[in-house]
Amino acid sequence: MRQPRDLNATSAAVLGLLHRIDSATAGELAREAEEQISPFWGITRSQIFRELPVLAQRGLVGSGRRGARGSVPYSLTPTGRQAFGEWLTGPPFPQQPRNELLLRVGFGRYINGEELTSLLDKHRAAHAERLAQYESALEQMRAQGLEPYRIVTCEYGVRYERMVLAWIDDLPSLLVPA
Amino acid sequence: MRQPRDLNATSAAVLGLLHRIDSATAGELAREAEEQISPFWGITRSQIFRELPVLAQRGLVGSGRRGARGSVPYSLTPTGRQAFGEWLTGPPFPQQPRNELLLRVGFGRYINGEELTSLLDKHRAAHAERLAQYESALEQMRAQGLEPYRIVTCEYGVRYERMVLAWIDDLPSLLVPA
DNA sequence: TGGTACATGTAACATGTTACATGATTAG
DNA sequence: CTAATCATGTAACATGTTACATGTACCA
Repeated sequence: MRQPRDLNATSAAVLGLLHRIDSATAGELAREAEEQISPFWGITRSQIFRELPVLAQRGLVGSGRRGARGSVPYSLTPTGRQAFGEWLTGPPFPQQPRNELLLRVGFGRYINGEELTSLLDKHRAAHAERLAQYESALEQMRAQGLEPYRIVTCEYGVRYERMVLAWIDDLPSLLVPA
Repeated sequence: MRQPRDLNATSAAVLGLLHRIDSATAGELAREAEEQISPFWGITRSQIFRELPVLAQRGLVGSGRRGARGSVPYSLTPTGRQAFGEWLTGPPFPQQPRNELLLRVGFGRYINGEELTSLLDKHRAAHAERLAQYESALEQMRAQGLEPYRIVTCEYGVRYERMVLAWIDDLPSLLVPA
């Protein structure tokens, strides 16, 4: 019997997904998560399967009776709704930075110019591809008149990828001390 | 006896830190990590303590005899140096995105305007503070003529924080559909 | 010399990832 | 009807975080 520690972001995300759905099974939530929040908060199916019973224990979600294929439907309780609201408006949680590109570039002194160029090219290509995805998604979302809160996260993605690309492109000149 | 699976970024970072030091204990490496790479790749002391024996098992580092306070010094082996080089020039590893600000904003429909404003204010303040830190660090590094690879990661930080601040500032207008 | 602060190292826990076992659905 | 495929759920593992036990140095 676990007690009302604070929510972590992953649990909160699950509650948030349940917000717009009356009742959903783990599998359905996993699909929702993939579609709606995977670009900025990755969650695996396994996490959702593990987390839901815990949230139920804490009274944040209620579980219904097993349905097709033994899947259990969960729904948000008033307590869960409140906990989600508190998380949403709560203080920013300082998260550990994890940027593999910077980690590598920071060790740039240990490779030669060609290797560095090749490294940057590969990362540049990955970022360029993601930028293209964000841009086309953004266009689609706007055309469909999707809700603005979804659109602005996509806009963030576009700006982020552009920033990274510009930084990569500027690196040669930034690396030669004036 | 564990076999030569690929390096993950955290192990690679440890090897990278050993690159410029002949031999170091876990504690010393932790201090180095904090100073050199914590802004873009957080590692805890505990991880380093746990990882070093594993790396030794795999032959990537060698361990010396226990010194003061029972601390063990480790040094990079030729194998370790090679593994690090391969990681450094290897393919970009797709990492799970984790952006709590976007996660919250994506759920923005569930809070009212005031709460959203307050939420954004708090995050804005945190980012503004980090921007200031990056800017002053950058100035210092340039003045000291620090190695360019360190400087450009700091430059990235400045650009990143500016991008986020601009996005936050643009949100009000982005959120009202034209 | 007592005790406070600090450093090393460990262990317990929380979270994230991968691989698998099982049963249902569907294509041929 | 049988095979392949797919979805649910579990379990093992990898990684990251927090709290603690122990010993050492420093200082009053």
